[in-house]
Amino acid sequence: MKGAPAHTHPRRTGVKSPSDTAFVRAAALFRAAGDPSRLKLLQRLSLGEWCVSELAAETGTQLSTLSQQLRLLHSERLVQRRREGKHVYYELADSHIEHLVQMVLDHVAESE
Amino acid sequence: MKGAPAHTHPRRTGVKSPSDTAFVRAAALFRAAGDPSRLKLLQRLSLGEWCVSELAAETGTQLSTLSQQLRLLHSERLVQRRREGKHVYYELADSHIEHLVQMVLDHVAESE
DNA sequence: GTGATACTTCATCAATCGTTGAACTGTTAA
DNA sequence: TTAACAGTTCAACGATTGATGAAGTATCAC
Repeated sequence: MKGAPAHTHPRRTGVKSPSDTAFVRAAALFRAAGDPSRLKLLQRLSLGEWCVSELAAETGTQLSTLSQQLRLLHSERLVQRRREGKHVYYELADSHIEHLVQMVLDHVAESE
Repeated sequence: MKGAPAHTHPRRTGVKSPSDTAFVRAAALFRAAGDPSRLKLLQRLSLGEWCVSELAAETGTQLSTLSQQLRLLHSERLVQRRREGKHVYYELADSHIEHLVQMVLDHVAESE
């Protein structure tokens, strides 16, 4: 029998783990936040609502690039979109996301 | 002046944002968790300590692959390593990581 | 020492990612 | 309608990633 270890270990039983799709979705959420530019965006959006051109001016990023970044964040439901006239305003989807971002930023700050 | 929007917006002042390296590190941490295989690994490690061949047997993953996955998780300080004889045991680095993983898995579970 | 077990590292390769300019859509003002 | 502004989508490109087999290291039993 190949691949199985020669020695034995205690089994961990009675543990209900999340579904396969749950892992895929959660990983996608993590990955969406897993880019410095997008993470900065998330942190900025935790300060309130911003429209795209405003973010472009603040970050020095091209509108096209920004739009792609926001698109990914939106598709993973990290941010919400709202149109008002010619402008589109973005903000974090909910407070869970805000906590998540803050938690990890704090974590890396304290382990410095 | 190119790149600046023609209209104006209220300024958000007096906000101290994290350093650039903080964003890079935090993003690296998110990215490390941002893969289904690695996320499953993290969730499994939240149940306790496992050695590599034990994880290989449980997940049906090659030792080499597993080792690379654990290497990345270790380099981002998500997991701890401990050698005991011929075996190397892995576990989550701290309870922050456990909360982080559980938080996101719960988040995607409730938005189903 | 030798051999066996338990990993890790290395090099490779296909697949995915992030940015970009160009083209396109939507909204408002003239 | 036309023009201008605000943002999105598309195609393409180099860069990064993830899995793999082969080779290497570490520990133990003999």
